[in-house]
Amino acid sequence: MNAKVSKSLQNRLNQKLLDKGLRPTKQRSCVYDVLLQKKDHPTADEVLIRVRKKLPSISLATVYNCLETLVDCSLVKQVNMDRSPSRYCPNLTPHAHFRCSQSGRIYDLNLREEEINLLKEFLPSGFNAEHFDLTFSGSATLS
Amino acid sequence: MNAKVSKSLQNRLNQKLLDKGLRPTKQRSCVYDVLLQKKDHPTADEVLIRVRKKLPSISLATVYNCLETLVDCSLVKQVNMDRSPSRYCPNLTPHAHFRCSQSGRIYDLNLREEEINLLKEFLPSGFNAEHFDLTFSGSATLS
DNA sequence: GTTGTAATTGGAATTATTCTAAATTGAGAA
DNA sequence: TTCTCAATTTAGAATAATTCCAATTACAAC
Ligand SMILES: [Mn+2]
Ligand SMILES: [Mn+2]
Ligand SMILES: [Zn+2]
Ligand SMILES: [Zn+2]
Repeated sequence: MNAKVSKSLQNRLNQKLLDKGLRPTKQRSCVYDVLLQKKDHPTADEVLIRVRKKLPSISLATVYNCLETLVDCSLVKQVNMDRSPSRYCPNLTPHAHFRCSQSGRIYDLNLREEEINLLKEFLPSGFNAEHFDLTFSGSATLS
Repeated sequence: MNAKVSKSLQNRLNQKLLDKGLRPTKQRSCVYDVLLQKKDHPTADEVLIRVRKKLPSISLATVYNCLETLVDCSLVKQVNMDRSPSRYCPNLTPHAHFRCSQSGRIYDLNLREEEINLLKEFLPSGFNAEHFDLTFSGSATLS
């Protein structure tokens, strides 16, 4: 993520916050930036550690608040796998996740519209899906 | 679930327990029976309430223990959605889930082998999936 | 500068689940 | 039949992620 892209996404954040009557704060900006810098689906604890390099006195409660705000603004997705701590992902395109059991790493699997339509065909009539959640787990070699 | 089917599945439970050197207890049998009687994906709390009709003095810890044992024996699947309490499902065939946002009800969507193969085609080379988790949410009319 | 509201903060509370240590159970040995 | 003893159950404490709360801080508008 280079500075230019990051900058324009920060502008998007400020716009969304404005739309909702929320204030653009350095905490919110920094949390968002951390998610954009390294898209490895960090947990709140991991976000805290990274943000503190810029804002040493930020609290965990604020990190949770900021993450919730970013999710409410539809800038970040909350990713839950089994019962492990929530992770956060700034990839807004429809995608599935793959978790490598060996390394614990989580990969985005971007889905084409064609594939999403296939998924929706799994639904019998009478079922209208607004969201879906698709997670694979296994072993990833290379990448 | 009629008595005959339930009986044969109980035999399956006893066999699996035996295979693992575990004891068939009335608590395990009753927890399993509760899951077979009403396949509505109850939480541990809900299982506790139902089991207590037969075994009034069973504890929540035991319900958790029994559920874990059943999962370890591959007789029950643990179903996690977002960050809500785990639910338990005795449907062993590969299936997805649909959660109705209105009612909170959870439906099994059984998948044909053909559909599962489609899912696996979502994976780029280098990714080998052992498991997948597919959950839809939206509104279900009828059913 | 004062005011007013939103945001941040540290710590307490909540909640699902797991852990611990003591009591109970029950299948097999004596 | 009684004894033995490991597995199981149990109540309650502990844990861990997250949310809540009340007090402080920040800062834009007046
Ligand atoms: Mn976390
Ligand atoms: Mn529960
Ligand atoms: Zn992602
Ligand atoms: Zn199910």
